Amino acid sequence: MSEYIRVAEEEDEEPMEVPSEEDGTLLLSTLAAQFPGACGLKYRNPDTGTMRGIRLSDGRLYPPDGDWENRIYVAVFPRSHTENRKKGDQSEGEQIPVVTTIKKRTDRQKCSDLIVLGLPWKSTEDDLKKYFSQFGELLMVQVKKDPKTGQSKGFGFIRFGDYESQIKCMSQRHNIDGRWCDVRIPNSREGAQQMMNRKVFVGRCTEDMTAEELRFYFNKFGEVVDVFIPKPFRAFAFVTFADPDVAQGLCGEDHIIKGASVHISSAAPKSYDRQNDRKGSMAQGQPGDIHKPMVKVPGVRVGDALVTPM
DNA sequence: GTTGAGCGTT
Repeated sequence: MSEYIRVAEEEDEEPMEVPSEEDGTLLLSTLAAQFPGACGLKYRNPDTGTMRGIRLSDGRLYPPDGDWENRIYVAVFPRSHTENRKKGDQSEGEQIPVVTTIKKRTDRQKCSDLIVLGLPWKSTEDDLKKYFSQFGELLMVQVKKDPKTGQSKGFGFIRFGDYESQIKCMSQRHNIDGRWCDVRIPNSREGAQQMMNRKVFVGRCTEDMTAEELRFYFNKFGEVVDVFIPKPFRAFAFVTFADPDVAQGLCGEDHIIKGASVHISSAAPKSYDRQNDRKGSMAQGQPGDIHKPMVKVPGVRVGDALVTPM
């Protein structure tokens, strides 16, 4: 029968549900419609900890042992495809735009609270702690209860100390005291994350940069949906893209706009750790620095900066 | 003392 199968682009990413066919197989074309370039599917076998490939025949992907179960699958891409997604591939004459930069590891490897849905009414925080400890160190366990009666609401929250545990835990369903429970990323955080991921902080802006000019410049990398420049002038701006990957890819880079070197970083609120978007050397300017004069050469890298004329 | 998709008193 037809069902929805959860597939993620990479193991540590949010899955997307793709529909299977009536006979239970998943069409490669269906997969590729959501994951362009995908050539297969794999999943992590909880028993061995290794990735397991899914059988592909005549354009159809077959459920392992006849059942997709509730696993999260990972799309597989051809080698060349993944290589092109990596940065700095300039071996082939033409310049690959910086947009292809994939550098998601930084803020996606941080643990987040996870919601546990479908708990038995009788399950306590101790029960959860015992059960989920098998995946790794737990930093927090909560069962949400009615404050008056103390009765469980049937869901709770957990947090792991390390990201691998979180991934392992989220990649399967859980049977707790005879009930099937789901562990997911809470909606609240998902939404916040989505918004944050789409927005970048552009530091060292100069006063002569207009919102229109920034929009025009950044549109080269992907659809810009918003540009915010605080008034009065504060030497920074926020640029929001339609595609979070575009925003992520630009983070940590320096770009030359109207002759000035601006620094792009994640649009995290102040006091948020913003050191992991710095690349390699510390030889980068800070907001307030004098802008080093740079030669404008179309589409060429000067040091760590991409120099592009407007 | 009942329930079964959802989203967190601080």
